Amino acid sequence: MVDLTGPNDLATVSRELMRNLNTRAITSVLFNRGKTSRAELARQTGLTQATVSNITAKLLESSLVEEVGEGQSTGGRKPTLIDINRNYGQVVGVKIEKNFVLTSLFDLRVNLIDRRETHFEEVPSSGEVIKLIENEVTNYESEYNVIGVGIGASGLISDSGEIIYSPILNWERSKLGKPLEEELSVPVLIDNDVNAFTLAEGWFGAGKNYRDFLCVTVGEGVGAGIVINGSLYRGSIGGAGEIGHTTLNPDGPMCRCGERGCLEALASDYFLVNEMNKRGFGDKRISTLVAEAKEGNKFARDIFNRMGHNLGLGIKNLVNTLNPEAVVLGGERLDAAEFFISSMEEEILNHSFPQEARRLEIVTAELGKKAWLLGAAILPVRNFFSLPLTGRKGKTRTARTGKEGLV
Amino acid sequence: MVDLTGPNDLATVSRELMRNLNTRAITSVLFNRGKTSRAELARQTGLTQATVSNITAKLLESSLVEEVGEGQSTGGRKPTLIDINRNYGQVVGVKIEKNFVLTSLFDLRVNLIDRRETHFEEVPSSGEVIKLIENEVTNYESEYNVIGVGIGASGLISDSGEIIYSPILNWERSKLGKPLEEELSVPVLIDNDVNAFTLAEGWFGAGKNYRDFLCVTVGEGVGAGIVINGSLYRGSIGGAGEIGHTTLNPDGPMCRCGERGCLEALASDYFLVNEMNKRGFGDKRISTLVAEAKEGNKFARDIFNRMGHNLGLGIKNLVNTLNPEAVVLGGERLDAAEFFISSMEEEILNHSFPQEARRLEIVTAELGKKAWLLGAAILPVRNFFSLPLTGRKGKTRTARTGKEGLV
DNA sequence: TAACTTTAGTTAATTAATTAAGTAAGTCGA
DNA sequence: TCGACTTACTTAATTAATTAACTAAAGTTA
Repeated sequence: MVDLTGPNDLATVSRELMRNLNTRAITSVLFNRGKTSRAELARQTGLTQATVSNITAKLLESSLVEEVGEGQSTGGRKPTLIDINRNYGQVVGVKIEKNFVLTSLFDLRVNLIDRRETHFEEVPSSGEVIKLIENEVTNYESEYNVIGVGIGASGLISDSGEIIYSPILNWERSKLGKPLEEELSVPVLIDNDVNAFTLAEGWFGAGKNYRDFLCVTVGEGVGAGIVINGSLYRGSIGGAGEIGHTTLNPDGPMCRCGERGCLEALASDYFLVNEMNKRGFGDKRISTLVAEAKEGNKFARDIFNRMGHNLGLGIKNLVNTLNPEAVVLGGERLDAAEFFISSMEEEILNHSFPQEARRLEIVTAELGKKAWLLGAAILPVRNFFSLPLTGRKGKTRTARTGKEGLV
Repeated sequence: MVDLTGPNDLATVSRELMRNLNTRAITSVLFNRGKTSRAELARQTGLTQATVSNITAKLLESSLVEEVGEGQSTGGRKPTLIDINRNYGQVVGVKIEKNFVLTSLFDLRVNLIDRRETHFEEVPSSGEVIKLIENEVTNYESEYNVIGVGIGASGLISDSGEIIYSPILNWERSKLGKPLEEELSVPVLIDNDVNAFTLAEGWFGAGKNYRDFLCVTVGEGVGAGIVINGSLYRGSIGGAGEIGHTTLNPDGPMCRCGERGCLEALASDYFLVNEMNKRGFGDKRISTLVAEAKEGNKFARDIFNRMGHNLGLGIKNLVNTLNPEAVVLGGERLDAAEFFISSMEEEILNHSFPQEARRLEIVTAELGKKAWLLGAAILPVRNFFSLPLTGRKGKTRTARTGKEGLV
């Protein structure tokens, strides 16, 4: 329900928008449930059977959905089952990293079709990355009907797909979306990588049953994706969830950002490496620390334990501020979760309001590494299903231009 | 636009809902602008003139709006002006405090009509407060058409209007909404007092131009109201914005909650009193400290300065997490704002991401004390305007039961 | 096996949006 | 002062939702 919070809320609805929203509700249910009868669609969406018949007729005509046989009778006429035509079109998902770029192809149900990796000796310029993505997409287009591209990258990313600033990539004010969109003629959607990760866990993973949850990733840095009322919240300039440099302790250790006691200085790979230095570990690779902890090394265990404590303190602050239903913990360092999750949980649950904590669920991400690419691919899929039907053409696996998804 | 963030989003729209939403859009514009022509309403809402004529006809019939003369011609036919009939009904706003209860009557435009105060020797029970509100509302009903009651109180308040826990009032699991609603037969809406304050500033005060803003109140405690996409965010159990006990410094001073270094222990009246103790102030009233600061007392100024620094640190964490467009600073301690706002601002702006800070506006609340009651009164007004037209009867200033607003 | 019940899906009449074309009532320039 | 233009508002036809009544095709029971 739309919430008239301020008198500035002017959501008006036209016949056309009504039709689009109802069409989307139907494709949503099909997306979630797979094969479904018209009658069941009516029950699931709350629309009338007549309306469902009407809308599905149009969808069948466009070939975005298809009839896929009959279901079992439950005491009456057999239902005709309908499903999304997953081969109607494909999307490209991209993850940009410091030293490599992952490109991949997914179908409309977000199943992986193909995956490629390109390594770079040094951090590539945005121009190089644009060129690479262009080539990969054009390549896919010779065989598939690419209806959109989704890109995940670290840093602040504006609504219009401009990378405002990315400390890891060392890019500033780099336009990625517009040039790619102009060249490729399909929608190109860019978002922060942690947001993409959160989207993937929210659609298919540990977050799928929550309307309000936080997804905290721990690895080289610490980030958070914020889901409020089932929607990813991006903030006024896409900076929501940038919790890495929130202050946990003004007297704490120096962070690479120049401040003291940032969450990232207290709970990330940066923290782990610093601690390994302090404790005189010879080998400074994280994998070694994880291995040592697994073998029972007290110092290693203690480091993770303290990281969990710090992370818990940071998450506790988030929980008290946002009061989510759940916290999903993800990121590369989940490989050592067993060594820091209990001290983390203790800190969160003991030090947040008991009433809030009682309802708070703390779970680990379910999709692993692939969530990053999956989330990037979800961006154009989501975009596609929220477009009006006009402009979608019924050509399956044949189109070359990929322009069908554009309105 | 509705954002299809997850495939679970099933917002369907019926003819009826379409009509309700469009009606709301029109009453919204009237609410904001006052006297407006049908043509201007069409421009403002994006609806067609035909639709606006249609809807306003129904609204005029119900007497919720009225024709109020003609406007100036701008080169064509004179517009017939329409406005909300502010005397269609009235709402009661209530603020519950430790030692007193404020009750008030507002018209539909949320203009104050009447205000009363009832003092208690000691903290009243919820039963006593229910009785009091019941009497006041019944009293108003003899003269006015009360269409709803809004209540603001501190603590965690569930969606259903139950006070889950209120440390200041020492109430736990107290039902206020349901018994009152049954007795009075008008909608009774309860929310956290900081949320009500935020609503008031968002509708009429310093927040009215922002879609994403935080409203931080400083007084006996520290609280925050979170507005995201123009909607107040309450969290999964109404606990969003409870920032008073987020940890700023694990090695900081003890807080009354038993933890160390909470924001409340570092930036509230509690902090000020503790500091006055430390510095050996004889008189421990806050008003004295403010007076001393005004007279240039170095110690007093220093205390406020440090409070501003701490508060800034806490707000900086919020800003990095939520990336709002603006922070609205309010609460009782705004009377000493001049002594802590600069150190607060410095901390926020210097230590949040430069890009975010550049777009961040820090402003002070505009409505002062009256925002608490005003916000409480907005709750039923908002509720009333989001109801469908059915059930609203055209009797103005005559009804006795107040049931007209219910569907 | 015929009659009844249940479930699936379609058709007809009403409502409320749209666009498009109309009427109403003013200003303005020659 | 008369016609041309503007602006405000209404009316008519189309679209897409609703409800209600229908047909279709199964299962269930007497």
